[in-house]
Amino acid sequence: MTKAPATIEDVARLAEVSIATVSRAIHMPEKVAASTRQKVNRAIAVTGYTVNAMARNLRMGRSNMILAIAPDIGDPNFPNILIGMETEARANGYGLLIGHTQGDHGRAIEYQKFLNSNQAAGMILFTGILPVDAALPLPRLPPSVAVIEPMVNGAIPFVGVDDRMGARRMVDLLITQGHRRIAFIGDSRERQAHHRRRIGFDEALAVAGLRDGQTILDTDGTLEGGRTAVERLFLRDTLPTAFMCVNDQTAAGVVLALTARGYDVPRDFSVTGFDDIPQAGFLSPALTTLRQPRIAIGRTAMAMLLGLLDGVPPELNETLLMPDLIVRSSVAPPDPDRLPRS
Amino acid sequence: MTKAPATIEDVARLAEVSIATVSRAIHMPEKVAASTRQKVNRAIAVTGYTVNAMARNLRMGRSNMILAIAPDIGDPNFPNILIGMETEARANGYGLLIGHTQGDHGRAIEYQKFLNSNQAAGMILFTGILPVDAALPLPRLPPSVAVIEPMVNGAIPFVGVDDRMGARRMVDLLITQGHRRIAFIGDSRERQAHHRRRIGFDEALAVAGLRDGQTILDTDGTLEGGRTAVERLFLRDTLPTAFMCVNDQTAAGVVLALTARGYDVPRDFSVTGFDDIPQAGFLSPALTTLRQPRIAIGRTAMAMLLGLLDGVPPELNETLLMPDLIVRSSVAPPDPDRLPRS
DNA sequence: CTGAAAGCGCTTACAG
DNA sequence: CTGAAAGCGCTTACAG
Repeated sequence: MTKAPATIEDVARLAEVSIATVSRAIHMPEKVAASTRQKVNRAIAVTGYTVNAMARNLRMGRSNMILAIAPDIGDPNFPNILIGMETEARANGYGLLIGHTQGDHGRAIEYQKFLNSNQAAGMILFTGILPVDAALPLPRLPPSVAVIEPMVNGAIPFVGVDDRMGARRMVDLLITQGHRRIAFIGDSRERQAHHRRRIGFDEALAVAGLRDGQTILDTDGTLEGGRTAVERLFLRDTLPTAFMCVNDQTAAGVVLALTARGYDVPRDFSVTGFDDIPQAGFLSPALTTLRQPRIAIGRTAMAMLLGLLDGVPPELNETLLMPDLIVRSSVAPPDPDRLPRS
Repeated sequence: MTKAPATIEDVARLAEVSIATVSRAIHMPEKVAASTRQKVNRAIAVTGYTVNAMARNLRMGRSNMILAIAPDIGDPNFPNILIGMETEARANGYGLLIGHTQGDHGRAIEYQKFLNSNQAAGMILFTGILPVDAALPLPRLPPSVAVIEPMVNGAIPFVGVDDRMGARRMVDLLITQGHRRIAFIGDSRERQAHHRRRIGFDEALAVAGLRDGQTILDTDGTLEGGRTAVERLFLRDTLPTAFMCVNDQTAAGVVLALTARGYDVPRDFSVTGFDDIPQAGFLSPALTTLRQPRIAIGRTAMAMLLGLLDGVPPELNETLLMPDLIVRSSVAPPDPDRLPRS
């Protein structure tokens, strides 16, 4: 059923020119006589010819595909970042392919080989870790940029959200509302980005002179994690009046657990998230959160990679985009009776 | 920075054999003397050689990558289906790449060219539509299988959930609970799968002799769509006692709209979904729904495609997997006063 | 068991 | 403006 696709040879024969001329007519039309160009175009039309990218890349030692390596395509931040990347890539004649690793390092290395074969010109890593096989003696890295998670094992340019400053803005909001005891749900040694949010949290409290007695809970960033964090917290005697969560999923879990215990958010507790995932506005109460500029992150990262491909070194090693504070109804001033007396 | 990768030539020189022998040592080791094999392996280790897949594919006229073309990677059904596919692909020495079209037909055609260049051996389509450029005279199709959405413009094997039977089981549940007026929210001419759910709905009601006076609302399958559907419905005089939604997102929207109007689910209205997306169990009330066997769908589809690649024709043109009925708390018997008197 | 050679489909100096 | 030829990195009959 699958008839062999037309080759440049077929086109040349039909147009009665050499294959060199066909190649030129396609890629440098101005170097070919108008009449010849016409003959070639006609031949291309009747044969349905498309260049064999495999052969072209082999010959040119370069491809026009970019590979994005993602550990979890279920991440709600992922789709829009990807769309930003695609937009930028397409505008420059590149295509985008996604490799899914499920957090498996070995799988990432497989994709690396794909790159090494010139099947893609560069890569964008969502993983926070370089897919380098320790067994390989020469880990020559193709042009790469990191997104969402900065690299832990190597220095490649990073584009992401300003987690630290975002967190500070959120704490400031909570303090302005009158909160004095704020729990941070979701520190993580696994995820750099989460840890940075935690740093911002600390800084903002330090500035406000509220450093003491704050609660920090480690959590994996899932809804379930937020839920169990609340359970752990309720074992203590002093409760916070606000929960600042490392992301929206965690916040959703916290709200759920609080509601299940009969509390009302935001009357009894304020809860905030980070990311502004699509569902954030639909939770009840609608979640106050920080919106990641996802499309911009995608575009910026891709633009940087494309620059790298052209030999343009990135200006910054770390490009941090500011998130927008989205105030919705999950935050309110605390009950005065529950504030510490000063 | 990027030193040229080692080639088969480098390995041959170092091992003091011909490139033919190196190739054999790698791909048909039993045809090479043990001592030679050792020399080659050592040379491979010191050079860090990996085959250039580009050259290999060009020469062999076949690649070991499969391309999945998806219109929307944000679809909550997507991740697990993909995981199923990857599992099956890897077990057979294939890798999986994802192409994202954002519903753009032109983009799908780009990916098709990728296939035509032997950069991938086959494709899996999530789009419900064949990426065929009408301008191309010879739409030679690479081995392909469709998933989630059956094809509208061509016949390729399809693997999906049994939407029709699933819907029937759901209606039966509702009827058993005592419901007599059930609204179907989410028929669609755009999405085959949704329309099939609607057909199942009709059939189940016909069997129960409840065909008359049922409400059908068209909707796009989004949360927002579910929401507005409820608003439209409340303009009518006769309300249903149960809402059977075409998917979980729609159901979430319906619940939200109902709650916003001061109703309680399931006391005042029962609501059901379809898919069992990850959040379904966390909604309040937890959603009664049909669970798509996502991993199995992915594995089955990939196995079929791999079979196609080996020249094994699929047994069935349509493989339908049964969804599991997941009963949670969004369904209850209706208020007797609101039942039609018979 | 091993090597020399052809060829996959292309691009691009090099001549003319 | 156009063509003949080399070569990208591989695999695989074909000889030996």
